[in-house]
Amino acid sequence: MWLMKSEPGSYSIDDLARDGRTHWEGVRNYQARNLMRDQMQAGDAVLFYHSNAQPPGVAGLARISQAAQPDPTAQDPNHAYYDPKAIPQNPWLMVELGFVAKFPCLVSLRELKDHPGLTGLMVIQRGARLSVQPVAPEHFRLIEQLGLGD
DNA sequence: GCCAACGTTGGC
DNA sequence: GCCAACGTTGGC
Repeated sequence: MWLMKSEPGSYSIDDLARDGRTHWEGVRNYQARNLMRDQMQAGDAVLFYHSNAQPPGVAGLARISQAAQPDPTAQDPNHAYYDPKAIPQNPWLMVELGFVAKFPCLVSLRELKDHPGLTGLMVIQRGARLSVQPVAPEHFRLIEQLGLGD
């Protein structure tokens, strides 16, 4: 189970709801890429997190609809995500993300930090910049309940 | 291989 | 807008 960050100004949970599914292009961090390559599987559940938002927090649920495959934008000189140093033998990767649900009420970063049941959750650690993060199943279930208002 | 400089992320 | 944290780059 995962948490994936997006700035709602560039791609929000509403955009994903509209599109149904989307290629998660532009990941240019090796740790994040290796997680996608080595551990992420089609069908995995995802918390969709809004970063650089007011307030930041988990905005909804998604699912990995397609496992990691090479990210063509890294090879495209006309694309904003172009990486001139990218080599085909060691490509950047992308997954496909499918919409599951938008939370009726966003679970803010403040709530995540204050909740006693979420100790150790990566996104609430200082300086946790990784855009793709593993989430423990019990943390996932808890955040899901908070977001769905159960 | 070290490490200072620099760029990016992202909360506040 | 500020700035701490972190990753990357490049000189040596």
